[in-house]
Amino acid sequence: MLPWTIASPATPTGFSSSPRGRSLLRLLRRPIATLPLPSPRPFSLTGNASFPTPVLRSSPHPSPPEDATTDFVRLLKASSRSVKSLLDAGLLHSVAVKAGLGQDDRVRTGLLRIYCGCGRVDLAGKLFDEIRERDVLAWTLLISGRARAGQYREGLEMFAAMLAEGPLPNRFTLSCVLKCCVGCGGDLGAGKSVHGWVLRNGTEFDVVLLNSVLDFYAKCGAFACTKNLFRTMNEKDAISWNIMIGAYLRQGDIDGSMELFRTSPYQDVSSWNTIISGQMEHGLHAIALQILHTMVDMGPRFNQFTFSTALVIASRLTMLDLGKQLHCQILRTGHAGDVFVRSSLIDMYSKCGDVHASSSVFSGSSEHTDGTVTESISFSAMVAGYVQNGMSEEALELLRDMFQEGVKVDQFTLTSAAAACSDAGILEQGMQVHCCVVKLGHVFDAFLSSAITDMYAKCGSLEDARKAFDDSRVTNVVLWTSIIGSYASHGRAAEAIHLFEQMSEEKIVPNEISFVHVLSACAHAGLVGKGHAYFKSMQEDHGIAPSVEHYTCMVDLLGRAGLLDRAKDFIQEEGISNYPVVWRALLSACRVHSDVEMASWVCEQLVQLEPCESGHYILLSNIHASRRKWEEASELRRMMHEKGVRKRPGQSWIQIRNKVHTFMVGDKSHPEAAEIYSYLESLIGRLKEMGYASRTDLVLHDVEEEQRESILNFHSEKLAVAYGIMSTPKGIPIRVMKNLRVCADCHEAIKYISQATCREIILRDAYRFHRFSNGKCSCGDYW
DNA sequence: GTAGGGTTAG
Repeated sequence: MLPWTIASPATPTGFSSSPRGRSLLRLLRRPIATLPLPSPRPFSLTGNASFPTPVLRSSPHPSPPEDATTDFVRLLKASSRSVKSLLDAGLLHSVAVKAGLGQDDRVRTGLLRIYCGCGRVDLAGKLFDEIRERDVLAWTLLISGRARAGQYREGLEMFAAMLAEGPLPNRFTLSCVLKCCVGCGGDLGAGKSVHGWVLRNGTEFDVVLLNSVLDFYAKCGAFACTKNLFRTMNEKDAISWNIMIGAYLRQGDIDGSMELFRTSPYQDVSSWNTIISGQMEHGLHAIALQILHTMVDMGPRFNQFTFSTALVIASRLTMLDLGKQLHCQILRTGHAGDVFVRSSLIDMYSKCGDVHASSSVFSGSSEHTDGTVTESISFSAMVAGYVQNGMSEEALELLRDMFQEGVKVDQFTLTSAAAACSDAGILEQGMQVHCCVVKLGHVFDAFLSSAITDMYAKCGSLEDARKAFDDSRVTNVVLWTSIIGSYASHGRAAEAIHLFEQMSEEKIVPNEISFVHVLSACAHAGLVGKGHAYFKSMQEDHGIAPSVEHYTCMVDLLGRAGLLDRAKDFIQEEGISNYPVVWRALLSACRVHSDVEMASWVCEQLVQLEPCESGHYILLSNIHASRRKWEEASELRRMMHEKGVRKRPGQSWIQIRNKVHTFMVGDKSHPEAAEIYSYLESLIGRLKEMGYASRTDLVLHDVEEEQRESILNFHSEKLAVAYGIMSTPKGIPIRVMKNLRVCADCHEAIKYISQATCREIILRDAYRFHRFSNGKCSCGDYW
């Protein structure tokens, strides 16, 4: 528990009140142009720079502005914070044109600022080209817009052009340029050029500017440069010290950072925050929590940064109690209006599994919102919270609200939305999300590309997943892992393995999840030797310790290949017999290889570990039933009944024209139930003529033959497939999702259905995809 | 200068 005794601040804070701060403010107010400025030398930049069209110089003394223009320019500046949609920006633009102000350079600059604020740097760039006399404001606004839009390289190119032919940059220009240097993956050369430029142009006394350079070096990991600059700075403020403390932390030199913290003349709340978030960056949550405690004991009051970070600690350590305490303090200290604090609260409650609390914080936040971009942060935290807690429907509903209310939908929200579509398996909405991604131009976002790739695969369209992967403009291990997993789950083991090899050739280092996929691919393809080799290489070459998921894949690998005894020995040798999931993998293998004895033994282990889990009772009961050992099967059912174990109801769903239709076994609640049942019966009649026989031996229940068959015939997946065929034109592929694993009889029947109706049928079950075409399934009847 | 919301897993 956190002792909430808040000590009075020991050191003066806020630089504006200190004498040093006042001199700083004076310096800040001093226009950069009054400093001695020698003529700038050419700015060296690596890479191909394409320069904008040359600036046309008009008369050196433009006529004084008219009142209407000045007023409109003022209006533009005032609205730049609140105008966040392209529609509003366009409206202002057309008002300007209609009023005959469209040709004025200052109006164009104002509109440029507005377009940048809406994230439409492309349109801002067009306006920039039209401006006749580009002043430092126009250049800086566009460079800043490019930096915010992630177009760092373009920002640097603009800066080079500005030095060559534009006005002299000011402090703000340079800090944007340094952001671009960091964004370009820490372009040290470009950053050093800026530093050189600052020194040559006599602005080295400007502590604010030098802090930007210092921060740049720290963020690029150029520790020696950071230390050097810090040492030579004539004037250092609290920010300089904090950047330096952060630099030590980034180096992993925690002792060094603490030493600096102790010697700093500015031990204010910011230094504490820097120290705490530095620990977080290294994943040292427990230590961060300790420092937080110390801060409560002896440090200054928490500010909004401290609360945000503290909430992240609570969510990483899943400490709901701590989170609630912080929430109380936030309300008491009046920080509830801060958008970051609120989104951290939403996130903390979601990650601790209390979505109810998240959504009440979210609903309460409407009173603080002002319709600006900050609003979208709370929205996107809430959308993510729903997705993390498996509530995809609510997540997508909230996304719809965002569009309706005109809240900015950014790449974060879209990533969560794509994940929601993946979970729900709804291709049409997924495609709509993808359209938004393309329209809003988020093609450089690796998170989003991975989520879209995964979405297509999980919605059954491997082709679109591949296309999204190929079209992605950025790449990383997660994107590769998504596509490898897509092929693996669609039964295309050879391609999955090939992609894994290709990834290594591209020098992308696989992570633990990549290995899960490639091992699972080996298991499904029956490649025992290869699987073993990957398992060994993972540990020896990549230093990844196997997790339960990896062990499960290995048991699956051996079990599926029929090496049941080896699989059993593996479980015992590796000391993983406490994990139910590995036994479940072995039980599945027993079913595939019809080894009743081993299955009974495995089931005993499982029942001990998980007495209330229905899955293994059902699996074993099916094995007995398939052998017509009705007594054993009924004994199992009695055990299930005794222990109050219930089977999770099987559900299948299909999306037709933007509506999801859900079915359960023998379910007649659908409005077209009568038509569906009669169509399915006639279809099964046709299948029987083709040679299909109901696998009545696979039914769980020991009932009369005819009754058993009718239960099988109306399993949820068959109903959904039948409805899909009835309600879509010929030749259109059918995509059905099921919450449990597909039943063996349905699997057999759907193979025949794909042949009888000349349809491709894609069925997603709880673990993988089955792609039926011409009487065959992509899983090779091996799942 | 520092904070927040996002992707891959039998």
